[in-house]
Amino acid sequence: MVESTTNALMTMMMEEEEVILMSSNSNSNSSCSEGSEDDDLVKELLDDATPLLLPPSDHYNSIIRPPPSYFSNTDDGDGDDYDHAINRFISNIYSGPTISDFENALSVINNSDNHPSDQHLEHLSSARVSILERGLSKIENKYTLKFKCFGNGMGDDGYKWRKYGQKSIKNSPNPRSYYRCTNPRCSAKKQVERSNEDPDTLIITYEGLHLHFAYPHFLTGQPHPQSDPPIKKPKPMPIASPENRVQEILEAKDVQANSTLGLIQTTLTDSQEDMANVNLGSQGLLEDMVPFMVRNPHNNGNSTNSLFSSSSQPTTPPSLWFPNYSTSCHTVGLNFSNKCINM
DNA sequence: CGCCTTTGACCGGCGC
DNA sequence: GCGCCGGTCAAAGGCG
Repeated sequence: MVESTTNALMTMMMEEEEVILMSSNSNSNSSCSEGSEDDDLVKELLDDATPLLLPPSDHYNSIIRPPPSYFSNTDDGDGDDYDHAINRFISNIYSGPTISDFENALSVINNSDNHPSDQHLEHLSSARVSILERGLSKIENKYTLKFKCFGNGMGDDGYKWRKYGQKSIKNSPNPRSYYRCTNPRCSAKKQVERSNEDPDTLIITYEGLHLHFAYPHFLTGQPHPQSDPPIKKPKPMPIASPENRVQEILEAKDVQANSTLGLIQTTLTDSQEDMANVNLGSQGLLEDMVPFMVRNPHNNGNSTNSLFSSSSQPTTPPSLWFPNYSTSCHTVGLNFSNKCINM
């Protein structure tokens, strides 16, 4: 059962990255034309099997107030309950703005009981248009974000990146910069360039996942000095700078994130040994967490350790903990700064 | 001194 | 095979 659950877990993680936001054959900015293929993509996006896309009410209830008996039946071999709990755990980990972005579409699924109808298709179309209007697209395994960013605003997304290359682009006066996540165990990359057509438009392409900000906080309730990723805290920013505005927005999102992690807390075990084992050599990557979570599905239900006490607030905006597309969604939804607007 | 950015070189894929 | 192009590498220099 554990193995199958592990597989399911990993499958879901892969599915998470397979969320299709736009046809790879479509122009990422302007193509909102209707088509059966696009509809299929949106349907896939809205598939209940995708961990992002639980019904909103269920999703938010579980974030805000996880049931006390959330894992109470997992020790007696009730595989369905356990799988369900794991699925919900993942769905909450991978919550993020996409839920609110897709609320309308989700309500369609609920109301239509998964039977396609004209109304259903109409809602699907409007949901897709909403997504595209936010400048978010996916091409192959890369998620591209376009947004207006006037002046010198660079759209810092909160992660620490190391620039490893820059190339001039043919027929474009603007070079493309290549960045890699500074965490050595993280494969996340991004490319940043300015639109050839509109110099005020910044195009950021995210590739790969980085999950290393959240998981160190799973394990001990306190940031682990040796397991923290080698990410520096953001430098103090000048008052009224665009970045300060971003920070204010992101801090506001902490409230939701702490609620989310309240649920995560309920999924943790009291096995200190396992925690220590996971911490050893771990930088909190998801790959480190999965075996840990699978081995410890039960919850003692009376844990008092807060994952994010006032002294253990993550130094990275919660909205940026999770996969790149979430980052994109948050970025799009929140605006980078006063100088940056959605497209 | 260590970290980071810059920038030209190098490599592999692809089309002709 | 050749050239183009995108992506990556790595040496050199800048900066705190």
